[in-house]
Amino acid sequence: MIDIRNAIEESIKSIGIEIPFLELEVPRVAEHGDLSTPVAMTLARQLKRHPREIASDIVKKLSELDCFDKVEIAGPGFINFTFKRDFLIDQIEALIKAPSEYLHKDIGKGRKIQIEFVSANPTGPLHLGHGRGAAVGASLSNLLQRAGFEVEKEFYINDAGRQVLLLGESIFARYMEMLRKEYAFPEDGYQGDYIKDLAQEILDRDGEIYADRGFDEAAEVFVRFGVRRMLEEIKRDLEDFGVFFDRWQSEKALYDEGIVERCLKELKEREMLYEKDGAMWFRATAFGDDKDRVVIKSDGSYTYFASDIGYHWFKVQRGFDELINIWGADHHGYIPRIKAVIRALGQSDEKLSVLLVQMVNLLRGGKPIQMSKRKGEFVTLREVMEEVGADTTKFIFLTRRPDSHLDFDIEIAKRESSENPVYYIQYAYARINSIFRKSREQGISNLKDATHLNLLDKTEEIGIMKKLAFYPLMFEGAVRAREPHRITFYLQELASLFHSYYNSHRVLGTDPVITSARLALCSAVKEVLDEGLSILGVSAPERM
RNA sequence: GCCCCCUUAGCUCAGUAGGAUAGAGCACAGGAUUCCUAAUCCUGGUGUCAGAGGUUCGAAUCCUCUAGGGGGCACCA
Repeated sequence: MIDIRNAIEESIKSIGIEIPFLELEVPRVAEHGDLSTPVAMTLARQLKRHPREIASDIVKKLSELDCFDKVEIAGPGFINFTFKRDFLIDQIEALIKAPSEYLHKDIGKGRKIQIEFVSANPTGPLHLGHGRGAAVGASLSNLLQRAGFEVEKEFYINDAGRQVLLLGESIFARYMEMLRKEYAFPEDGYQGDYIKDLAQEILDRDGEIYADRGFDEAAEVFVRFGVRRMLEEIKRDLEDFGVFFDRWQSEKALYDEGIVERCLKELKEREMLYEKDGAMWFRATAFGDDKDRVVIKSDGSYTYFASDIGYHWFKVQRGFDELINIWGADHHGYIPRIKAVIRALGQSDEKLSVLLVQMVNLLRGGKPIQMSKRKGEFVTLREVMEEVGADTTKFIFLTRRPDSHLDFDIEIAKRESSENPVYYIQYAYARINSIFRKSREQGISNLKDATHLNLLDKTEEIGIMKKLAFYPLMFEGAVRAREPHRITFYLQELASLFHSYYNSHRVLGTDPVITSARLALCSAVKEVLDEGLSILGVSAPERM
C-alpha cells in the first residue's frame, strides 16, 4: 500500500523543505477534508514566508500524487486532503489481500526491546493494581511486536531479602500456632488466610519436624516453599488473565550466580562505589540523583538497590536496544536512582524508559475498599476476574491513559457489563462472522475476493473505508507514543461505524455483485477488529 | 519541606508532536426489527477544559504561580 505520510513527506522534501516530523490529523469537520496538515504554518516562522505561500508550493507538488481528489489550502494555511475513492478502494484491497502487511509497519527494524512488568513480590496473590500493569505491559508488548520490534517480556521475582523472609516466618508462625506452640507472629507479617493454607500444606507434608528447631533452621524450607507456591499462584492468575511472560528472572539467582557481585566489582573498579560509615555507597549524585545510595549496609548485607543495580547491569549485558520498566506510580521516586545506574553503566539514559502506571482504587457501589497486603485485606485480581470477567477487566484498564488515576468500581463494571464497550466491539466482530456464516449457507464463497469494491459508494461505506485507511496512521502514533490505549478508542469508533452501517444497509440478499463488494468490506473490518482486539489481549468471539 | 501524577459535560473518560466550531460512552427522553444477532441503530444538549498569568499567528495541550485530589521522599522492599 501507499504510505500516506511518506508520500507527503517526500513531496515536501522534494521542494527543498526539511521537516523532522509531519503532523497529520483527521479534521473534526468534514469540510476540512479527510486529512489535514498544519505544516505550512509551522514552517512559516522558520522560512520567514507566508504560510499560505508555502502551502501553495507544497500543494503544487502534491497534486502529482495520485491519491487525492482535492488538495486545498484553507484558513491561515492548513493543507486539506480529500482522498480519491479509488485510493480508498486500493487500500481496502491491500488490506484484504495481505492483512499483516497492511496492519504491521516495520518501525522497530528488529530492535530488541525488553519490557519488564508486573514483577509483584511473591508474598501474596496479585491484586488489581498488578492487573493494570499486566494489561498495559502485555498490550504494549503486542503492539511493539507488530511494529517490528523484537520484544522480550520479563517478570522480575523479588525472591531474596526481607519480604520473602517475612513470608516464610509468617507461615512458620501459623505452623507453630497449629501445633499449639509458642511463636510470636512477626510484626508486619503477612496476615492473609492463604498463609494458613500454606502452613497447613507444610504440616501435612513434613509433619512436626520443624517445631523444635526454631525458625532460623527452618527458614530456608519455609521461604522456599512459600515463594514457590505464591509464584505458582501468580503465574496461574496471569495465565487466566491472558498474560504470558518470556522470562522469569529471579533476584536470588542474581546473587547465586554472582551477577550482583560481578557488577559491583566492576563499579568499584571504576570508582563509582565508595565506603563511608562502614557501608558501601553508589555515587548516584554523579549521575543525576539527589543523593548517594547505600548498596551494602554496614552489617554486610545487600540493599534491595544492590540487586536492582545488578539486574539492570545484567539487562544491559544481554544486549537490548531499549529497556522499558512498567512500574506502579508509588515507585516514581526510584526512577532517578535507576537512571543513574544506567548512566553509570555507560549507557544513554534514554535507553531505559520507565512507564508509570497509576494506582487503582477499588470501589464497590461508590465506596472505597480499604486494602492492605500485610493485613491480608485486599481484593485480588482473580476475584475481580471472576466477578466481572477478564476481557472486561482488561478493557477497563485499556480505555484509560496509564497515568490517570483509576477508580475501578466493581458494581459498575458488573452492572455495565452487558453494555460495556468491550462487548460493543466484540459484537461487531461476531456480527460479521454471523454474516459470513449465513453467506456460506447461501453458497457464497471466496469472501476474500475483493471484487466490485468500486460499487461501494454509500456514505457509511466510504466512512468505513476511510477509517480503515487511517489504521496505519493510528498504529504508528500508538507505537511512537507507546500508548496501546489508542487502539481501544480506534476500535470503538470502527465498531460504531460498522454497527451503523449494518443497521442501514444489508450485506446479503441484495444484488449479488453488491453483496460481494460488501462482504469484502466486512472482511476488511473483521481483519482490523481481530488485529486490534488481539493487541489488547481481548478475545474476538465468533458468535455471542 | 522537596519530588511525581491527576483536575475536560451530571457520572466515567478520550482529545493523536501547539491547529480550524471541544469529543465519546453512561445516565435521561422519544423513536426504529415481516429481512444478515436489538449486546444494535436513529433523534434530542450540556462545557469558566480547576483558577490566574505568560509564550505563540493559534493553548485543553508548552512555561510559571495558586487551589484541590492521589502517591512518594530509609543502611525497608
